[in-house]
Amino acid sequence: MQKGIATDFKPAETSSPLVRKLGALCLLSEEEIDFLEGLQNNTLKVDRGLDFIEEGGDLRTTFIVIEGWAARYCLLSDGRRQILSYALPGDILGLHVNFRATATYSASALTPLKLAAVDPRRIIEISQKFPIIASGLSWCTAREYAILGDQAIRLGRLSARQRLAHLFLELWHRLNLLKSNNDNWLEIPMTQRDLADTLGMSLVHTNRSLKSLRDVDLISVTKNQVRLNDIKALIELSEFNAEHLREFRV
Amino acid sequence: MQKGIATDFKPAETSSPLVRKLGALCLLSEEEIDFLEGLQNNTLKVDRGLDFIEEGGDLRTTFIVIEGWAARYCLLSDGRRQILSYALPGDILGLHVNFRATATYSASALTPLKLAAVDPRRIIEISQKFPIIASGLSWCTAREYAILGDQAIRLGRLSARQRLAHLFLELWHRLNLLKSNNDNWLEIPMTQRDLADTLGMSLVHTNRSLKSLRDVDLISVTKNQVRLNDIKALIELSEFNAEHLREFRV
DNA sequence: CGGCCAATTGATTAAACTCAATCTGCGTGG
DNA sequence: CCACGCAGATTGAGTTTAATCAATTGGCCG
Repeated sequence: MQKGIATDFKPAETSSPLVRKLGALCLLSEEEIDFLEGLQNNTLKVDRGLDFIEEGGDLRTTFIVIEGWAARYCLLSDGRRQILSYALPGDILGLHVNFRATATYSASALTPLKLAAVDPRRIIEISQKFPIIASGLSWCTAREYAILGDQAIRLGRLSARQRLAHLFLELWHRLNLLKSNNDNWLEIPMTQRDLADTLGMSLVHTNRSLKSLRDVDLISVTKNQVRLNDIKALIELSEFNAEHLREFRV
Repeated sequence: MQKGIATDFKPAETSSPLVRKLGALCLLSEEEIDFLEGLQNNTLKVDRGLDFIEEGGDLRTTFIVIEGWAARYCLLSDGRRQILSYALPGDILGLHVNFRATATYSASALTPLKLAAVDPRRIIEISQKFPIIASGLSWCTAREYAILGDQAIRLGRLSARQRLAHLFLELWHRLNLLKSNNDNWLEIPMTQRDLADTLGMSLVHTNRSLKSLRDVDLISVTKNQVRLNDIKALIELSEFNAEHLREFRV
């Protein structure tokens, strides 16, 4: 297979989210795309609300999210919950499972979920046979790490309103990597309870902080949708740094 | 070189911290040890207080900490600072620099620092030639990720006293992987200002929370040293989960 | 219609922040 | 040798933010 110009191999809209995500970062050959699609043949469904990874449990499978949203979280003994991050279509859970068989977090389905279960040995195969994909996965790892760092900044140093704005901006940017029509609407499946557990706040305070963002017209909220009315102002308010999510610099 | 039994290749006390850290997890051959030591030939010193990585700046070097402590942090526009994590001897900064040339955080020396500067291309070489080391580095990545997750739990869901206890336990466990005499003393170079910026609290509140831990005799504090007087009680208080830091399960 | 989950609002309490001093140990220049 | 300056630690007082407790409301589904 000859190497073509970029547009030749631009992943189609019908490609899997993982291929779209990696394809937005680097030029994938048809062979690479085929391999990535093949990785995701073994799919399973998870009902909304169900856990598919449990903290402390054995984890011997790598999961790729194909459809829906998942949340990585930890529970404390008194029932408090901290959501660490969200996994969106194209995100990978347990990429390093070869080297850490016990899960350090739980993961549950925020929506009905379609996952690909991947034998982690195939991840090792990637680094041997598909260096470009391996680079892409390394980038994913670095990106996940930066996202978790942003989560720490939110929790440690931002006010309640800033946390909400910052999180919405993160999710908006991440989703824009997957779909092309990026208007200012953000479809989020989380309840206010979920948002509270993500942002380290109480449910009541989350509700009030959302209201205060609505009151100054920075966001509009309808059933499971948030409209970011003024991206620039939200970025300024929350000190959001889109660089953390950006693609390869090369 | 013939393969020996485990003790044959147990890294000496004089080995580099990285070798000691990886050696505590898996059996390294002499060749692997030599390679890892060779990686760290190009060293540099950083004075206490100086930055050696700057957020937004170009990052084209991987750093291995040989001596001293560093802090990864981000600054907000109004001067607030969030320390994301600490890098201890044996820790690696910028492991994924091949795929992300712009730093998403700054790093500064908490103590006089001795670093090894590694050409990131040598990291790629590892995955081709030294699969065991590559596994070890993958484990490091997964561990750093779990550590950052713990940081998010501290910031999001723990009280001030819990945060302090939890952080001390983490650092104590991490240091114990490096040195064999693990008494209950913890040498930390951070000021209360640093602790506050790590734990998302004000300086004053950090001071008072430390005092309250001293008052109930859970810790003792002297100049740059913390004694964990009752590890079990501290673990219970702070809901610390040592599993997150544990070695390979294999 | 009843039940349930999520969202909203009010009132009170508790945790943590800010501002402002003071204190302490340490090194340095006179 | 001592006064001075400085960084880090400590304490007090008042304010703000966010948590908690307690209802109430709104939609949706069986």
